[in-house]
Amino acid sequence: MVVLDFYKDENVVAIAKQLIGKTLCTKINGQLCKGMITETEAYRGYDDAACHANNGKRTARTEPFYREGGIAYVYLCYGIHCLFNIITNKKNKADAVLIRSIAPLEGVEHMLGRRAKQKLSTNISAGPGNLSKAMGIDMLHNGISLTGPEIWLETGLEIGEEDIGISARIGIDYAKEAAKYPWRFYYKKTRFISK
DNA sequence: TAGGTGATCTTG
DNA sequence: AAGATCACCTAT
Repeated sequence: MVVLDFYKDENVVAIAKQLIGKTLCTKINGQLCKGMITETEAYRGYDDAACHANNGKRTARTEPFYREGGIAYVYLCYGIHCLFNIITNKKNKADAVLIRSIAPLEGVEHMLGRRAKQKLSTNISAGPGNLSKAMGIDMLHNGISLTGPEIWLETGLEIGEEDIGISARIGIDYAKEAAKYPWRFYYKKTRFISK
């Protein structure tokens, strides 16, 4: 079952939490892959120094933030990694959720191939760079709809409150105060989590 | 723990 | 307009 209209909610932090347990699906180059979302982070345009579109910042890179929720925001980090985010909220409200890890469900052979690995290990799809690579997501997918044929979400598992961990976000020390916000969520019962 | 890698944005 | 800055990963 496809999740629709989930992305236009105003509370990006709540969305990031609800995304834990949902199924992320891709069909890229004919290869169908599915994974359960196990780790997310919320980024809020309005008042979050860690968000690329913080404080109304508008550049070529941040354009997707100002579109209606429900599209992909993919960008290159450290010259190597394509990081996959879900744009949320209404048009002109610049929020996003970074998907940091998934647990593979289907199409593991394609993930292994893309990652050039022989056998399944926890880092096949843990960590935002690894996840994107495993699922076949790259810069070409920036801005595409998440209800379309290449990338979409399905309802997946209902995860109980007690099984969701909360922490500060990773790798954003430069954002000072905002670096402390408890906006990272993860599924406690999985090994597929970034380190 | 160090270094690779390149688009983005500029005393982070 | 060049160089600092990264929402990271892998391997020593």
